Amino acid sequence: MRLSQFFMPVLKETPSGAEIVSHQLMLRAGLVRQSAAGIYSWLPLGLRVLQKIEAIIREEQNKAGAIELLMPTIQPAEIWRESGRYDDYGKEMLRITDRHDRELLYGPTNEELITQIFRDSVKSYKDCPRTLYHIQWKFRDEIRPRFGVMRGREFLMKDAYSFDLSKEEARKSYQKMFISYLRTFERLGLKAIPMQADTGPIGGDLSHEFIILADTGESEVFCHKALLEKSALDTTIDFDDDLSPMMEQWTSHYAATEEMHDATRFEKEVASADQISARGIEVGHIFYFGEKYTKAMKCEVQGPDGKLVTLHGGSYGIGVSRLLGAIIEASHDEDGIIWPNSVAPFDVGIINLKPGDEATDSMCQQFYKALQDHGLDCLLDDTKERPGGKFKTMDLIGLPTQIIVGPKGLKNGIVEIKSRKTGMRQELETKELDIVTAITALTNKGL
RNA sequence: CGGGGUAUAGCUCAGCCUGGUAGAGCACUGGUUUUGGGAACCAGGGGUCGCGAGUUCGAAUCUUGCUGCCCCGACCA
Repeated sequence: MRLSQFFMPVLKETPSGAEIVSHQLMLRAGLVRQSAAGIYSWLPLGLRVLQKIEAIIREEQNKAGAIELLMPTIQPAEIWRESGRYDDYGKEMLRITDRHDRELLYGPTNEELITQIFRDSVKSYKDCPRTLYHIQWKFRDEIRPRFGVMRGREFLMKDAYSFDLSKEEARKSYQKMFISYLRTFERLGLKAIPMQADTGPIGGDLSHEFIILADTGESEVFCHKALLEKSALDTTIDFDDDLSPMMEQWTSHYAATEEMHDATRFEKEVASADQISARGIEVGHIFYFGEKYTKAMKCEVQGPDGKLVTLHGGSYGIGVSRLLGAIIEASHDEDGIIWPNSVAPFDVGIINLKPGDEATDSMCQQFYKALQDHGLDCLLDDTKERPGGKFKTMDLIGLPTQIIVGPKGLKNGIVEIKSRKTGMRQELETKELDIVTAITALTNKGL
């Protein structure tokens, strides 16, 4: 993409009203614009990141055996009456009436809808278990939206729902999602720590919040240092295997949000050198809820013995739009955003320091084409902006790698390549035939 | 939903107290000089001062009602 033909309105100054750094940077870098309190338009640069995050989530969900579908944003009130939640949900639910006076609502979540779909279509134990997911916009009419997309009213969420024949089977479905989440967040460049969450009236150990550490996090969290050093990617996982041992590795260390925190246990179980207490942002939440909806909504199948079995359900959410804010909170500096390679809106930014200069233009064009041919997405700054402004803008939008091409360097046969993350610059000789390969390698390593 | 703020150009804000022809910086347009980390100068364009009612010869400014947005709290993916 050539910047001169793109739509990327950046702001030099911090807009008033944006309190936390991720919100400020999202506005300044031209990722989003606010339409109303807690409701945002996604500008091209922001949309690209959103789509990259979605793609990673989708891959990992599919790998774990979940199946994608798409449910609507608008739902009939009827099924919510059936589950008993229509009245319970309160004012957070946006209720709508259509021209025929039929009661509708903008879905805040989809347990009812998926349960209806599943029970109407599945009648035999042979079609279980299944985990279905979709990535769809939700609306919760929060009393007080804030922190930009971190607590918006409209938000994009990946929500998955599992249907199993028994609690023990449901535990397996839960474990698949648990591991899938670890992998997903890690691929997004985040250290997400699973923390035991309150399961409410159902009880048990099958509810976890996935928390990333950030100074501006909404709640206080406590955990063992070892959890920050673990990886779920460096093993080859077969989701059909018994995942219990891996679950065990991840859940044996102390990790709790402030609601679940037990100071005495923390002191006793974790050596003080290993104790981490920090602030955290919740980016995912998974839980098993048993027969809560399936019973109320008669979601049953016939077992091998011909008897009806009420299915066991679980649901698994990732706040997709919130993740942009969370990633920025966890990865930025005073100059702007620092995107992890996996979600950056472009892989490489090429700065043409002097558009109109023949040698510079031609070198930029060569890089642009060659890198694109190597599967790297490029943003070429070919605008007439002054060099200083270009550097600032490129740092602000946080592309992982910058290639700086100007007449001065070219005179000596060099271009400069800079890592956004480390700030490290390195000069490369343009006569090297494999310069693109070199850049590709550097980019993959995150320079 | 309680408490507190705020609303003036695309953005950041001044002007309001003490009523008298709408301002600055940045951004934008044209020009000259610049040109490797947010340049300088010249000339321009851009506003129903959130909306309504009132007071007044006259309201961005005073009074009043409403609305939006923001912050703190309670609530939450």
